[in-house]
Amino acid sequence: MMATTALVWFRRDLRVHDHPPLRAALDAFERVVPVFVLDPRLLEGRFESEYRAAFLLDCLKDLRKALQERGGNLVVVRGTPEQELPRLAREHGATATYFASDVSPFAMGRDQRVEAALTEAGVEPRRTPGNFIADIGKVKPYSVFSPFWRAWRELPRRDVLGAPRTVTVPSNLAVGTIPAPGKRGDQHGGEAAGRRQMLAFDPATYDDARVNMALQTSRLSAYLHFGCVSARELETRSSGKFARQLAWRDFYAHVLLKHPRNTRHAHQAEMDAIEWEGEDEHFHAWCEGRTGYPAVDAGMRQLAQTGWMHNRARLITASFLVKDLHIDWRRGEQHFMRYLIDGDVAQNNGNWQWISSVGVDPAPLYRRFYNPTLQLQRHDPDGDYVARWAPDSQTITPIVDHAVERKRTMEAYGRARGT
DNA sequence: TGGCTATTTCA
DNA sequence: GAAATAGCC
Repeated sequence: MMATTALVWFRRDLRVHDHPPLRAALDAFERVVPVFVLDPRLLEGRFESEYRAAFLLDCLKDLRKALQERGGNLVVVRGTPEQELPRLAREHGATATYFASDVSPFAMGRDQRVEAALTEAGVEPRRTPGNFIADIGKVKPYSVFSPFWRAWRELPRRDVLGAPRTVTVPSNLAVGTIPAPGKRGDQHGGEAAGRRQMLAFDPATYDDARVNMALQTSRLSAYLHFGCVSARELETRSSGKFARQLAWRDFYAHVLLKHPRNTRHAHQAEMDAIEWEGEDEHFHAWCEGRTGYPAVDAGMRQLAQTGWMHNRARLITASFLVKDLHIDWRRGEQHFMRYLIDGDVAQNNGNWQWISSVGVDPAPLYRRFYNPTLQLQRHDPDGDYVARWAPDSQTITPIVDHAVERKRTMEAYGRARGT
């Protein structure tokens, strides 16, 4: 009699430690087929990103190695999951497919189509948690962080699972090749690298790094995005402000799950009426880091050159684009998605809407003005950050005057609100 | 997870 | 006259 077999569909949970779908499949079936579907829509789509694609390919290579060390392997196929997964299931006689649920509209739509195709083929789809700390779909919709946080803290937590000792796969696996990565940012992908980063990180250093742009924060965001590090496992090693930041990650995933239209529209619907009067020339100057504001230029060049930007610089550059250059937050969001290795629709969109004063967790407009000059004094006191990334910025004539543009923004937002 | 400006405080 | 503070947007 043929051994029982299940597919384990990896998406952005590219690890073997604390992996609920893998563990559930191994517990219930004699053999598993770990698979990643390289979907051309992801690599060549609207959010095409060279750095992020390279990081992903690093992750796949490392995951294959980890599975091989346990007697298994990773099947990498090209195509759409709704076609490839039923085909693989038929090929190996698999009767179930396990995967960790996700929140973006793209992922939700894709997973629905995959579930329909699997069911049609007589394969049972089984969703598990895995990408977030708590079950963010279980609570009522929140649009303010603090009450969400209180409820979220009380939610049950799943146990942190160890990596399986052995992974038994069919003997005739056609595993496919992993393309060679193109241009990388300043981080290598993979669970091994992610776990090293996590184990070396001391949350006590986070508060200082957060307020000084010349320092680095945890540098775990990309590993969290691709699931090289489990957010749930990281929670058990966290404390203080860092632990609270992890809650923001669950919050923004929760918000997008409950409000999928936020990827295209302001959460505060009336804020879609803002007339963005900014100039294309200014947008390009912002992208390339030649605005004449050193804090902005340093951040934008760090992003373009490394695929990462310090959190404080993200606030400053984003505020500048929207509140000083009067350019639609969605254009900034898209630019960040193109370069950030940690680019994550839920996080990026949530943060752009926050800084633009159009999203959840509303704060008065005046609380979201960042003066790039003052911010620089405060958050790069020794000038190290600018010296490293944009030493020539001081010689560029500022393309706009912050004080003047601030007033224009107040007026534009006022008109949108009808006040 | 701001900042501007007027005002007060204190060396 | 610099530095802290209050009130406001």
